[in-house]
Order: sequence, then structure tokens, then C-alpha cells
Amino acid sequence: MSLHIYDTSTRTVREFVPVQAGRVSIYLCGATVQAPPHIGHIRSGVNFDVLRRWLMRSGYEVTFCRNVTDIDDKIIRVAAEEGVPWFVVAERNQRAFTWAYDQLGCLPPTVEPRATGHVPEMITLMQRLIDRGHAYASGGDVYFDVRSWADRYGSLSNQKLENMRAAGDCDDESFKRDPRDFALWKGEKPGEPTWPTPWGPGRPGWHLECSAMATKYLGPTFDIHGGGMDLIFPHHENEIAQSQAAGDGFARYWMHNGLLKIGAEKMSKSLGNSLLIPDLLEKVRPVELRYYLAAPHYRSSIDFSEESLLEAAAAYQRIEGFVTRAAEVIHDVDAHAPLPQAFVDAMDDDLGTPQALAVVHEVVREGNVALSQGNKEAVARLLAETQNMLDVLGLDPRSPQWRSAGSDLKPVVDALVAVALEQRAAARARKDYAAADAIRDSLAKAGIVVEDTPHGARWQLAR
RNA sequence: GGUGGAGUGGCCGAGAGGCGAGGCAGCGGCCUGCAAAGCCGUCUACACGGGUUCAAAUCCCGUCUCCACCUCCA
Repeated sequence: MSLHIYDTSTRTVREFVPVQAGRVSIYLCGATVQAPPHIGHIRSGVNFDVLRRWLMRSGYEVTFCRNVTDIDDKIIRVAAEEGVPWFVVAERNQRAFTWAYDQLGCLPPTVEPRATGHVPEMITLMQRLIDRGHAYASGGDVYFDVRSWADRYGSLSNQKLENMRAAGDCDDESFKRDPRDFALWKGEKPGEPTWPTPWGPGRPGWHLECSAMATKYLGPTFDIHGGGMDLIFPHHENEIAQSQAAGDGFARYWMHNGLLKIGAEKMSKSLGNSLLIPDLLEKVRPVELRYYLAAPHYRSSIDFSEESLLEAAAAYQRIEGFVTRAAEVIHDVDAHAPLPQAFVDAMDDDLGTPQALAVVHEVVREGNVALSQGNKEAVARLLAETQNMLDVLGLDPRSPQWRSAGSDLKPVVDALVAVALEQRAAARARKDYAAADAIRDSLAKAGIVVEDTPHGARWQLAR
């Protein structure tokens, strides 16, 4: 089986066939940088990072474009409230997003274009739409004419034009020919930043930037467009309308990740129930948070709870424990060892990470058995399989990404703990268990967990 | 009103006609000086009511509950 993915626009699972053999182009709707990211934003980043890693592992060369929309109503409003220029807010929040993506081990995008850097491309796109009779300038704004595209508008979200409500995305609706028309460009308003256009100064509306930037970096027709399910309508519907009405093929597959809920309600900036990344990283390590986000299927919603987050951390520690113990025995891991077929099948079936992780856990169990039997050959094979599977998911505990900071102190601590462990071993040898346990207890108080093995004691930091 | 999705064991979370995914927690055992880790075994399921079928968590009909989107959203 080759990769099959669920395509929102056809509502079916389709075989993935790229435009160009061996290459995949992906456009992911990133952030509107009006606030710092919450866990739901980062889930989207992690889900599509897994897609990207799986495509890379499958031999594709991947161009991954993740945009930043750095101008919109809320950014302007927040800036006004703070009494700072709009770009101060945008830059600050973009940095927060970048930090969070990095923390969670998302590979940096191939290109990360910003809306305000692509006004000329937007102007070109608007001109093309006007020339073809699908857009019009009115009252300083530029609108997309949905009735000129009535047959196809609504195809992604499976809705009919007559069932849609008015857009309400501008101050004076009277400039519109139809209330459902949406703004490509918003005319100048007092106190707002502007860029010059043939139709007067103004700023981008939401939607236009993604069409302009996707086409610029990926071409008029590209492979996969992704984002959260809440973007299906209107954002992605409008992107399709703009691009296809202008004559571009646009995305061939549409993928949407499920939303993060809290208490059965969607997490959203506007609902004020956001869980921010720094707060979560006080409870679990970044890699454990990534496991939590990657373990359920990407199209399922996740109902956040601290209990399930901690469970995920425990599950990850089980995997990590095997990798750590096995790596003490096996020093050369074959990064090109074949993946278990069940894992490949799970990933090829619309990124079935739950089943893929079940395979990981099964291999870990086998690995633990091999480890206790001292079967080095089997341990080497199972460790390689485990690490290669984890690498696809961005969860390999041995990758540089997850090596704990301050590791230059590790040899020092190791030597100090070794002294204590020698004394404990001596106490145990003379059956002075009180003394042995006292040493173990005092190490535990220092955050060091001691485990006895047939080959001596080993230690690690408590989590 | 329109569109889409969901309800699975104590908990998380897959699966989509037959063989009980996996994890967390619990219980029993092995191992251990005691632990820890690990291993083995084990308990508890498919919202409800009908139907189809040799066989239904899975298909069909109906019902209930919940969520998302229908121009702020990832």
C-alpha cells in the first residue's frame, strides 16, 4: 500500500499521487499572530510535522510552506490597546509561535512567508480576478464576487450559496454587490497601516495572502493544503475560490486536523480558554507533550485533561525507558533499518498514528524481553526499529532535539553518583541494607532514581 | 434551518461484519534483600431501541446526547 490520505474536498480517503514524482509541496495555514499560541495551534503544527516526516521517510523531497498572517483586525486592535505599532504585536507573537514549534520538535518550514511581505503578489492576484470578472473594487475595498463563481463556491465545505449567511467582514456592507461577497482588500481607515494599490491604499483582507503566497512558493498547482478544521469555512473555501477563479489549479488534497477541546468546548483565543505552552511545559516535558498531541489520530478532536496528559507522559516514558536501557548495550543503531510493516501500513493509512504507536509499544515489549534475556542481536534490531519509528513521529528520545539541556554536566554528576553507588554496593555486599537504603533515599531526595540490575545499579533523573 | 463529526471497558484511545489495537490505572504472579524497572497472567466495552446476517461495536431504520462550522478561529 502507498500513502492514502483523507481529502476534505472529496470527503474520501484517496491515494496520494504528487504532481511531480518524488516531490511533495505542502502549504500549512500557520498562525494569525494576534496572540501567543495555545496547545491547539501547536497540535496542528505537530500533526503536519508528522506528515512531513513520513513523506520524507517515504523518499519524497518535501517543500513545506507555513505562513504567518501578520496583519488583521485583532492585531491592529491589540496594538492600539497597547499603544504600539501593529508590527510590535505581530513580531512578538510570531516569536512565541516559533519558540513553541521549536520546543515541540517541529522541523522548521522550508519557507515561512509573511502576509505583509507579499502585497505585490496580492495586487497581481486581485488584478487577475478583476480582469476575469470575479472581483470588483468598491468604496476603497476590493471584493470577491461569489455569484460569479456560484457553481463552485462552497465545494470544499459542501454548502450551497443560498444557505450561507452574509459575510459581515467590513464596516459598510453597502459597498458589496452581494452580502456574501468577501473582502480581498480593505480600504484605508484612520490609524490603520496601509499599502498602496491601484485601487487606493489599504491592507489585506484575510484569505488573500494564502492564495498569493501558496502560489508564489509552491506553484499554481500544488499537492497538499492543510490547517485546522475550523478553517474549512470560510478561509479555505475562499482561498479555493480566489485561486481557481483566477485560473490556478491550487491544492490537490485538503487535510484538516481536529480541534482541541477543553471541557467539551473548543479551545479558542476568543473563548478565553486557551492553554498556553509554557504552562503545560511545567507539567510535562516537551517530548511528552508532543506524544500527547501525536498519539490520537490527527482528525479526532482531543478533549484536554491534565490526567490524560500525564498518562501520555507515562506511556512515553515506557518507550523511552527501553530506548535508554537498550542504548547502554547497543552503541551503533542502524538508522536505515527497515520499519515494521505494520507500522508502515498504519502510517500509509491516513497517518494512523494510534496504530503506529501500538506497533511501537509491541516492539518495545519484545525489546524488553530481549534485553532481559541478554539477546544482543535482537536488542540491536528492536532498538533500531523503535528509534526509526520514533524518528518518523519526531519522538526519538536520543535525537539531539530531546537531549536534556546542561548535558555537559552529565559526566560530573555521573562521577559523583558513581561514588555513592559504590558505597551502596559495598553496603549491600555486606548485607547492611539500612545503609544501602539510606544512600538510595538521599539520592532520591536529590532527584536521582536508582534501579538495581543484574549488572549493577543504574541511575537517572526523576521526572 | 444547512453542512460535517462524535458517543467504546475505571481512564485515555484505535478499529469499522468473524479473530477483544495499544497505553494508563487495578488485581495475581515471576524477578528483587526491599524497591524500581521489566516480564507473564487477569478483570471491566462498544449511547439506546428495532432490523439484516450463520455472525453486528462495525451494515440498515429509528431515538437520545454532545461537539464543530455556516465570515474572529489552528
